Amino acid sequence: MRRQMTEMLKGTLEGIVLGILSGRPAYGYEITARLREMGFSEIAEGTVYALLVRIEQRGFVDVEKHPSEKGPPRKVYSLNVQGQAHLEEFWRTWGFLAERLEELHEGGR
Amino acid sequence: MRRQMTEMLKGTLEGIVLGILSGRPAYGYEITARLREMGFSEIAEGTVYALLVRIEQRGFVDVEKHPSEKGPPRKVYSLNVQGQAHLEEFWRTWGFLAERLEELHEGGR
DNA sequence: TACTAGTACATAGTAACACAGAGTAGTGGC
DNA sequence: GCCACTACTCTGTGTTACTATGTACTAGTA
Repeated sequence: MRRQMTEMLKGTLEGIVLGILSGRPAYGYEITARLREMGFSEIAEGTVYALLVRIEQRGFVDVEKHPSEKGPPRKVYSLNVQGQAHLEEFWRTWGFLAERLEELHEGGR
Repeated sequence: MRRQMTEMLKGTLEGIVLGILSGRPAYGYEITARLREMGFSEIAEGTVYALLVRIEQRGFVDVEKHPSEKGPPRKVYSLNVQGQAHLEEFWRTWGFLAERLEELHEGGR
């Protein structure tokens, strides 16, 4: 992946995944697929799993195991109340940053 | 600084500083001050100087030393052609990310 | 049986970057 | 002499996404 995007994803990827989960519960493989659909074609699978472990440990999601027709059981993640709060905080932080960058970009032209 | 913002700044702070320099040349202390004016009140001084060293080493800026009326000489950084190109690339990357996040945020409500 | 592909999760090691904190230097005012 | 302000430098730390690799289960197919 391009270095610039890699760095920019630090801090935002977590929010993106929480955002995906806010719609409805999902499991790792599914989340990876959705990210690819969204255009983040180069996000490594391992990255997503590591992130899911992290947000689980921080208590932002609840986890349930569901058997899969094909392959090993799925770990289905759903956003809980703390996760919802964290996501809202994420949107606020993102909003602030996006505003500043918008201003800067406007001014630079 | 809040952890969330710290992580989000990774990768974007470089673009912000290049954006500031695209307006006109500036020195480290001045850039720090401008960032604070913009609302990034908690960005550490050391962070800005380290970033400036990095973009100098990557050849995005030209540097000139100017004596100061108060304090040690200033290192004035100005964006060169490569820096300009890198900044444009930054805006493209940022634009992509911002669009995706916008969609996600809209969809989540 | 052996293989391939697709699904699904996990982890060890690495690089990049913002931070905290401390330090060095110069000027001017009290 | 001491403090405040200006201006830059450096060392060590934590977080995060990446690469690379591995495990495990199913279905198809030759």
